[in-house]
Amino acid sequence: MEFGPDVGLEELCPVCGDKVSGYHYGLLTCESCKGFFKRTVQNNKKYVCAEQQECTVDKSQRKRCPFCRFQKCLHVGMRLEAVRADRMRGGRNKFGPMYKRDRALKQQRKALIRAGGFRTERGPPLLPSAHHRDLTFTGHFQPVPTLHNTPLLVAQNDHTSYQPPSLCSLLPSNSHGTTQYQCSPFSNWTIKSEHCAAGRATGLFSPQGPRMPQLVREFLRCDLDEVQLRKKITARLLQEQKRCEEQGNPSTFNLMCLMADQTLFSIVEWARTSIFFKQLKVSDQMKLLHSCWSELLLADIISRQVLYGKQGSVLLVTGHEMELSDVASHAGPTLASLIQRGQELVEKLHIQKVDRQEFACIKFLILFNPEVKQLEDHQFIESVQEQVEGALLEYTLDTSQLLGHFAHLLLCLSELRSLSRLAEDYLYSKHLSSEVPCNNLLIEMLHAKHSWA
DNA sequence: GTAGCCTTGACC
DNA sequence: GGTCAAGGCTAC
Repeated sequence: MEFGPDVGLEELCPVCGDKVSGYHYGLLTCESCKGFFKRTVQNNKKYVCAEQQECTVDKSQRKRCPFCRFQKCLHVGMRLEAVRADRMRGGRNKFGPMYKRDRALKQQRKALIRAGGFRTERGPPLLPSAHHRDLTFTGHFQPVPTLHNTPLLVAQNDHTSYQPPSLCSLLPSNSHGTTQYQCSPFSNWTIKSEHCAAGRATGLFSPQGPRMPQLVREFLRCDLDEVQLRKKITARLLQEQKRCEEQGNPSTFNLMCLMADQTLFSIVEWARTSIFFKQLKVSDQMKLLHSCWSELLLADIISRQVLYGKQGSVLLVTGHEMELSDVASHAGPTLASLIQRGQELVEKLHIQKVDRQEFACIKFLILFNPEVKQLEDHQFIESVQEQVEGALLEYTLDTSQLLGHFAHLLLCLSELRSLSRLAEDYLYSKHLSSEVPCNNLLIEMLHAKHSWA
């Protein structure tokens, strides 16, 4: 693959939006931000913000507040250590391999965009890639044991009384925003993510196991623990079943809604404690979650089927299996069609041998959607998405050696998004006909989205 | 202080 | 020898 000398130069400076002149201190920036960063670090400048440390930094206003400009430089990932203490001119620094790798990734992304498979809802399918991978992840996760033919609600757990919290109360009010850039782990991760190629030689990759970008490792570390999730949700369902028995048996549909609701709680908890997301302001966290909750929920269900499910059955979050034919026979035409499309997607992902690492990346791609309107920290969210795409691309290239696999994942993500919209519409119609239990997170999310539309 | 252009020098 | 990311210079 050829890498033209101008790869990335058409991009905009992540600090001020001006034209990029090259890689400077860790990433592509414009000439003025390069100079500003150099002067600040070399001369050990200390700035003070006259406002609330939230000043706009763009091409026309970048001179107004050097404090916020410098904070933004650090926030987007400019590296203090790239400024030479000895002021030696010329030569190359340790970031050389990182820049090279970043160029390669950008070039690959451009190739995929040209091929029509990247960030598109309707792009033509790329070449399918059957591949075989044997990845051994040595993390804490244990596969879900099959619980076929066991009673639905069997777990014993503490039965604290249930109060449905709102999304707002689930997110911390002290989550910091743009003022706490310094020492943020973000810049650290920027380097680690981009530094993967060099990292293999410098110890960023674990000596055992597959070559896995550090960012993908972190996504796995943040990921929901399936066993804990199963215990938690089973306990909650048991509690609900007891409550409902006093008022008559709950319908299967109601139990499914409750299951989805509880999974949603866990998804919010996962997001809240995840890398990058916890750095966002609560307002942005809410906007992102309101926008993508159904996609995350569906991704959770689909990934469970692909990773642990059996053909012809549906594996529930509680660990129980339901015969697909049984489910379909009890569903109306809309739900049956949704299940059918869901199964087709599961099949596609199964053929592609999509693994936990890739699902973990997909969830972050879903969460960090820069197309969500009125985001306060749009640039950060966009940069996170780029990093996730880069890490996923790198991982898929390392494990499958096929560019088509990455494109396939993105196509499956498009299908998942489209499916989740249909599922939301279905759920909303059921809600309007009072068939969905009220006063839960599921309904709050449904209302939030429909109030925008 | 800013920012555009110039010089330098390790790496390919 | 070309490239390009460092630091330097200087008009504004």
